[in-house]
Amino acid sequence: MLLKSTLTDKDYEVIKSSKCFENLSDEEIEKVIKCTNAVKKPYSKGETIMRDGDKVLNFGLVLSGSVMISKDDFWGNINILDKRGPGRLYAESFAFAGNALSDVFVYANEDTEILLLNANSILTTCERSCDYHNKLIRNMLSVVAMENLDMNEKISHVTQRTTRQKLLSYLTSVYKHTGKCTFDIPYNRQELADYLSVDRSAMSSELGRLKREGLIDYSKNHFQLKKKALKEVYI
Amino acid sequence: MLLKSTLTDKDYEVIKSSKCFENLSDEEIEKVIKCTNAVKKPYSKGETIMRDGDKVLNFGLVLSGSVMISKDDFWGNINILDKRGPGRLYAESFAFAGNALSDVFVYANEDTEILLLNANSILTTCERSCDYHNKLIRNMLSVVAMENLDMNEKISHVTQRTTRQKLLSYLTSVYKHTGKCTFDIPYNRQELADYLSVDRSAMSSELGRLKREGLIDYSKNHFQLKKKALKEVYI
DNA sequence: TTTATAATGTTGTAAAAGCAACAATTAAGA
DNA sequence: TCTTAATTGTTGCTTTTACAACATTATAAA
Repeated sequence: MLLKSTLTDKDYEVIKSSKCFENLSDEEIEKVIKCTNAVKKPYSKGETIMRDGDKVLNFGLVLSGSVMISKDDFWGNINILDKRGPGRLYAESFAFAGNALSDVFVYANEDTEILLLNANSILTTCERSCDYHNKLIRNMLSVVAMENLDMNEKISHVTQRTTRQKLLSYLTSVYKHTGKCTFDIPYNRQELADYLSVDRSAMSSELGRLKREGLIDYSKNHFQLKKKALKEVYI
Repeated sequence: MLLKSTLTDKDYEVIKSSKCFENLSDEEIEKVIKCTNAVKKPYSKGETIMRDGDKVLNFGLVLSGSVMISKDDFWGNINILDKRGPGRLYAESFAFAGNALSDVFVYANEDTEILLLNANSILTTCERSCDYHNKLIRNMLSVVAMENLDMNEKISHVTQRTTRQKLLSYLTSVYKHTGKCTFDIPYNRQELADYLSVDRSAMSSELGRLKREGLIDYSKNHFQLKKKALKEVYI
């Protein structure tokens, strides 16, 4: 376990950019890391960070790399909930729900560094009664609320009845967020299928069909949403 | 608009029982309602409480009755996210995410009374610098985090590939929460179909099949989950 | 009690999904 | 560069769904 002293300048930049630490001064951030005994932890590609069933007391902030949050079911289906890169958190909902057990897997999607934070240390005002606690908790409330809206959005994709509609719903939401008709998505085909909870090969054919019909264009992870597609989802 | 003075004893009981106001004394609760200008509002059955696209500054606590939170898509499908009864909140994630627009509908499922609370008033310490603010915000963090876990659970139902699996996933989760093999569910058939994002009639046949195969039994909203069903989902 | 209305169940058909096996393409390593 | 592995695309078959139309059963109102 590495102490805060090993945090690099780049780490601090990521931390500062995180919504979690918004409006906190550099000194306050220093204090948080010291008072809560936050530690940096490296994970290599594919390594499990959190297991289904784990008791969750800590949550993590991604410093570099990215993590996948996935929910696997009885029948062996992999359901990707989200992919989170630098500045994003994971497990924060479990940590702040109080005594919750994880019902997801979290694993390193590539070589990844995590800043591990303890939820309780943040919730309980330390002896020095640091003022930043209140700011931090307000930030956490906002972050957890936003995660909730993200999950809401994911639900609107997976509840679509056909693979075609799921794809269009997802691509349209990326378009809305980026404001651009061409964009890269963070998933490869298998991951996208697991994210939308559909069969990869069926999704692949549907993508081909959408391309032939002139609704979208793509190559690898780069997609273009054409006017015809926006018409089909009544934007 | 009715002021706090019109809150009945029963209302106060509901408020006290809500996770939102946990660990707050009666006086503190009084203060919250006074300081934040919380108001009680009645809605009649079927009335819309919040619309898709609304800017959300307030959130609600259900005092009596119940509300449906629903997300309707381009193709006319109704997707019920949740049904919330006395003591539960709605729109809290939008309100605390900061400047969020609603992407859901909320409507009164029956004659319903709501306590409308202002998120900003809770977030900003009032001139009297009431101590309860901090308790309240911690509670809100916990409540929003728990809603998030609930949504996670809903996702695990709707991402199942077949109607049969969706039903078993849902019924099993009710079983896990209640700890009992027989229980009432809060939805009628159409609502359950909208909750699981499947066709009502197809779901109805699947329910019949599950009953004939001896996995479940039911009549109206009362369900029994038999051993054979638990085996099928590998509990 | 009778009648109207809502809720639930049933069935047939067309469309779509899941699955498996394999082909083609791309990326990675020797 | 060549070879191997991973990713992506394609196709046929079987299962399941969505949809529509209608039957049956409950519920509420007159």
